[in-house]
Amino acid sequence: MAKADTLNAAFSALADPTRRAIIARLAAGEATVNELAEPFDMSLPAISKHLKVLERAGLISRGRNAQWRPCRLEAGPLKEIADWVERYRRFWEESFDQLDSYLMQIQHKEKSDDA
Amino acid sequence: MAKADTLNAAFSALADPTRRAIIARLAAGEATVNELAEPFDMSLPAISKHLKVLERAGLISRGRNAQWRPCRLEAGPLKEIADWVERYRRFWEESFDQLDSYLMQIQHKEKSDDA
DNA sequence: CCATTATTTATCTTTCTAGTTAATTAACTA
DNA sequence: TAGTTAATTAACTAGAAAGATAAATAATGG
Repeated sequence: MAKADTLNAAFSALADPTRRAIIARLAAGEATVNELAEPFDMSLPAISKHLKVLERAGLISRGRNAQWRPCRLEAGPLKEIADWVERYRRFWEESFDQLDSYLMQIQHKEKSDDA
Repeated sequence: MAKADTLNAAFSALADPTRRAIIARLAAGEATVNELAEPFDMSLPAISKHLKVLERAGLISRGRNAQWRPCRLEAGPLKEIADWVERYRRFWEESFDQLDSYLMQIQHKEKSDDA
């Protein structure tokens, strides 16, 4: 199943705090490898490996601009994760009020999907 | 930071499709180890290990009923993940209308922390 | 007490991961 | 062309993860 592979790779990539920090940085805009490496007390090859993991998970893409390889965030797998985790929303919204408003929200969404 | 540890463990636990399937099963209600193991072509100790990983990540808890140890879903870490990924919603909702309503939505929300 | 059922722990193997330093490739610049 | 900057690849190590089988623990029922 292709979606399972996407989730495997995405969850696995995001299990590392360095990689989550890189994602957070890229949310502010493109960045080069050196720029991304700057905040970390870690060698450049280590960062390069982290970027490769993120790229294989589809979470980033890389361009080419002279000798720089700017990285940019790709959110497809993030949406997969959001969709996956959304199924369990009712388990953390245990208050009946909140569950109620959640159910109303769903009904509203279904209506707007029809439209 | 405690929240980062929670995310590390939760993302890591969910990177495995067997463990995600166990979570999905537990969404339908409590289950024993043997019940959880049944769909998998895998030894019981292997399942027991997966459950330990999920438990250490706070994704399940275990009771005791005679010789059975019923597992139940605990959604706290799932909420952490949902909150984390939600920050990136604008990257997969590229429509300007949706982005606009997203921005209006977050104006009502709190300040956030780090990655 | 003994047997049965449910589950875990111990031990071992194989594979994967994250990091290191050193060497290499790629593109610009003087 | 030589030198500099950006980034990757190669080779290695230490530790974690996922699986197996066999043995141990826990609780129940005759």
